[in-house]
Amino acid sequence: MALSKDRIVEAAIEILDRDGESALTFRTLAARLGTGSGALYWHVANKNELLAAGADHVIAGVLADVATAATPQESIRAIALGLFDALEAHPWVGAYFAYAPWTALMRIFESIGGQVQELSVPERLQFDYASALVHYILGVAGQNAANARLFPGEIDRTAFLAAVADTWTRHDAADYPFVHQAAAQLRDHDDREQFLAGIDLILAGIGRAP
Amino acid sequence: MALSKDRIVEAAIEILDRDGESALTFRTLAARLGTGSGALYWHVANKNELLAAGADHVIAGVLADVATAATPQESIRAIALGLFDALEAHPWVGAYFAYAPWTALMRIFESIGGQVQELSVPERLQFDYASALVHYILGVAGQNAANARLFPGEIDRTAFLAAVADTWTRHDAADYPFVHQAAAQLRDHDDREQFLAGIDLILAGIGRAP
DNA sequence: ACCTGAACACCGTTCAAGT
DNA sequence: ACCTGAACACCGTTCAAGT
Repeated sequence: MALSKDRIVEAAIEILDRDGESALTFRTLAARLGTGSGALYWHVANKNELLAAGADHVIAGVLADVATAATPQESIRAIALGLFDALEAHPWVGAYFAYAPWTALMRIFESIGGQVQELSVPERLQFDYASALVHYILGVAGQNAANARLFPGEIDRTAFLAAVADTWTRHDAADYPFVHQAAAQLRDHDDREQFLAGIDLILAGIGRAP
Repeated sequence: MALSKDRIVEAAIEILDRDGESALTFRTLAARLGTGSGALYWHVANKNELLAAGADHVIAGVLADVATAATPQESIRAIALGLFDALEAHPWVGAYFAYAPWTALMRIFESIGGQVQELSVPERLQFDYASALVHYILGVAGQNAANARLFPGEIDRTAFLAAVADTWTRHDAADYPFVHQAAAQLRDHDDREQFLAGIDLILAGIGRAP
């Protein structure tokens, strides 16, 4: 089968998802596609464009799948959760956002911002509100990406949280009282629920704003 | 002068700040310190530890400088602004957080969480609240890092925002109505104020929560 | 204990040469 | 127009050898 940008990007995503970011090189990618590494450059300008296309593909897919709900608030929760799940399944996308987000970032802004417009809030505040939601989502995504890198291949949620909590209690409790208190809750908290609690906090703030 | 981990980390920070992330290699760092690249490995395990120490140094410095204010809310704003300014001056730190945050992340959690404890909110919710604030801060930091990479060396704020706004309006307004509306505001908005508006939104949500 | 600097095993990217 | 694969200019990291 002939090479194409789409085929290359899809193969890259497979490698990134299965073996992690460090496994993606033009050599491994070319080998997987049964071609030479130079051939890829006919379809893709460079590695950054490859990652941008991969991230964009993932994000576009998620946002297309999210169904609009009864209220803007519910829709925002649905979009946020869809992104959370996708970025957890593809942690390299979360890390990518600190590099060169481009179109993927615009898609997220558009999706969230469109729902913010549906809330009855003044137009001049809509950008601030959407920005708060989007940056919060990306912050969580970045941390999930970091965690995925620190404990690669960790599947068992409980073991994973216990490992993170362990690193949080390795320091002196006198120096880090809050972190120690939080570590206890960390062990049996639900990432997804905590993420949603943050979204609700921002939505509550929006609802209350003058 | 003899080599030491501190001297190495400080020299690394200087290179990162002045010439960007791509300029930091063990060869350039060794040359700057007048030594061989292998010598650095006697003091630093690898590049990741070098970046971790650099990020930790920056974050610890900022948090130590932030004065506690009259109210926890004011203190949280001060910490957040301190981090915003520092991460804007050192964008590589913001990008680093999507990699292996370690102690720098704990410092931020402790600093923010300590103030959240001062708010009169139930203990079981404090972790969620601190998490929302920290992730929001890191999300903004990550985007600032990405922007710094996209428009390297850009000093003029107006030109910078105009450049970002241009990329936001390059797509069809029919496909991206919200992004187009936001681009107009983007041109003359204040990053720092918008960042603070997000913090206030979360604080308002916390104040309102049951 | 600490430093040197060459060597190793990689990268992303280019490019003459092929079809 | 598209692909090959060797070559180039780098990396991070290691390690025998020095002091």
